[in-house]
Amino acid sequence: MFYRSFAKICDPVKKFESLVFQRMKAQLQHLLEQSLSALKQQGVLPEDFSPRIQVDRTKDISHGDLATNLALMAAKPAKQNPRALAQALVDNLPSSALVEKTEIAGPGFINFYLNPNWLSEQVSQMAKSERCNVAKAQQLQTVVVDYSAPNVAKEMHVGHIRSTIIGDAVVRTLEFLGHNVIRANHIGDWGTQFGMLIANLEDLEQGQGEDNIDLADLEAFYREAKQRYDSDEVFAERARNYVVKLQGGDEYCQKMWKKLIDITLDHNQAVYDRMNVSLSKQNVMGESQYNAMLPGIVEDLLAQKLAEEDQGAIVVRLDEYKNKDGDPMGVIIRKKDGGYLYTTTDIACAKYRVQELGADRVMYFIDSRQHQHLMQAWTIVRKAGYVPENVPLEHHAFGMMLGKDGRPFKTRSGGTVKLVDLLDEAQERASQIVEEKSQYLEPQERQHVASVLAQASVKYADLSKNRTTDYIFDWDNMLAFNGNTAPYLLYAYSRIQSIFRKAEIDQQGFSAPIILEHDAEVALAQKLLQFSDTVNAVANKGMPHMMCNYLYELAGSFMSFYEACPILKDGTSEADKNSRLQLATITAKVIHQGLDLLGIETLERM
RNA sequence: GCACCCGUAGCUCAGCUGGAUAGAGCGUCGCCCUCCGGAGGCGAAGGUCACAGGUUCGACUCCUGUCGGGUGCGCCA
Repeated sequence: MFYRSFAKICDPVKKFESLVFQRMKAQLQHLLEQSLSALKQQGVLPEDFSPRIQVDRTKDISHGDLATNLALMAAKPAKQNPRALAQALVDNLPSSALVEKTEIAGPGFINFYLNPNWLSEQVSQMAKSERCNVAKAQQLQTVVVDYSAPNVAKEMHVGHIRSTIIGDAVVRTLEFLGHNVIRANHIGDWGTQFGMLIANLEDLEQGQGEDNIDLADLEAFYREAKQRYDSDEVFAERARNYVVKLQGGDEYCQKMWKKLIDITLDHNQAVYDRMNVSLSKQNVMGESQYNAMLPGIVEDLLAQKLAEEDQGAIVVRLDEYKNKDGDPMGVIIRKKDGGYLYTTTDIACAKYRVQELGADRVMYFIDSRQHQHLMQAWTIVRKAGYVPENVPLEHHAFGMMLGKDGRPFKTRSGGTVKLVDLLDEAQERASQIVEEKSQYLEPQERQHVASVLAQASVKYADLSKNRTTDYIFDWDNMLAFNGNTAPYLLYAYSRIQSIFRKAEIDQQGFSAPIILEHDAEVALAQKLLQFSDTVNAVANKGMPHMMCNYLYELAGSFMSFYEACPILKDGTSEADKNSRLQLATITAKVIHQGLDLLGIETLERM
């Protein structure tokens, strides 16, 4: 069945040329390790002392560029004063091109000052690198990412936006690092509501003719079916009948059901395309896909004595969760009428992803209300041995979308806000801004700018927040040109493009030695080198807001640099001009790459 | 009743694996226009990190309790 098309397991990821970039933290860690083992040989430290060596960026330049607390951690096992130990660590540190000098500060921190020559070399490499110095992951994994998950016969609404956008950004980031990513769109395509939907579709077809069905407004269709189900007993009876027949595999009902799915997927795809979300119909893995697995799972859980019968239903008792009497909570996996529940589906789903798709890691981008439910399902999954302990099942939760007034985000009449309406409004607001501020652009380009701006603003507003609780949706905030917003980043990017236009230099192929003299130049160079760490952090934690924060800081560093270090002004030496153009072009490249990983386009002019 | 999530500046949010003086933007108040796109930059004011204990050389971060908010909890998904 087409809609069940399992994601094909991709070809084994090609052996890539591993880009060997000296990462500053890793290199320092290595140096410290050597110093540590020297001290062990000298008997200063016990042999079995092997801490995780921590190297951090400092917050204040007076503390150097990087620092370690290693001496503080080692003080106790060494039975030594931390500062004295810090000195011993420094004395045994091999010399390196990376470090210009070290300092011992405070209670026993070791501060490292980076060699500016080393810095400029690294940044120069970045200019040549296709990947902005981001190496592919050393251990390539198959990662299943569950996101978006709208319902059949309903239109996508604001409740789906966060899962869709954040999930898509994480997917792009993982793929950039070389992982084999399987997008899983777990659409709600099963359940008792299909009886009334089929019945309603049937009536609609009889009225309009089978081929003339126009379900432009899925919401209205769903509401109508529900309303008839609640008020018309004859209709309700027919609906209940269809549920049974559908579950029994009745051909006619299956056909009608597929029709509903098909119509919905077309709606959804239009929204995904409009939002530049990388999902396609091939990524649909709906709930119904797991139906065939459910009987076997229940039997297996019974056989394993994890499940038992209780009042006709099959129940798994979990000591980890208590019910209101303080007894182990029973999770029903099969109703007394023989029907299955979504917990059973989610058990099957996790099992399938690991056993059939070969996942090394599974990430779920689902709202926080599902948390407890997922934990229960996964507890059972672990106990039954369907997913080994070394394969993480991760729930990346988020809260509800609230309006500026702190109340649930609704239409004026109190209805759910459809995603298309939200995008339309974004488009309108962005157009207004562009009409006002970009009059020098041709109308056609203005329209393009407005649509990129709209899409970017909506997506970025979501991506830049890390709340697991409810969050506030505010048009004015997300469309502002100040602060951590898409417009600010797009502006910074387009401004760099304009420097090159003005200088009449092609960025492609431009190359010049980098000179780091001014504080602002050094700060910008250091910020550029943090890109690789940021990409990895987003992938490891599934948190795209870390990329947003980074890009915002980068743009800020660039703006400060641009203010302090003239590029095309008279009085700037040729060498400085070229060096600064080089820094500008790398900055643009990183912003472009970073936004691309977030699923956001850039603008050459705005 | 039980469970999960959360509580950081007036507002919206950061704060990475426990590190040095808790950071941005908006708003408020200043400064910088013979300016490379002012859609910008620089600065000031604004904090009992909900509260109370504990662990630690060191806690916004970890543990316990209290208060406050959100959400969920046997036959819907």
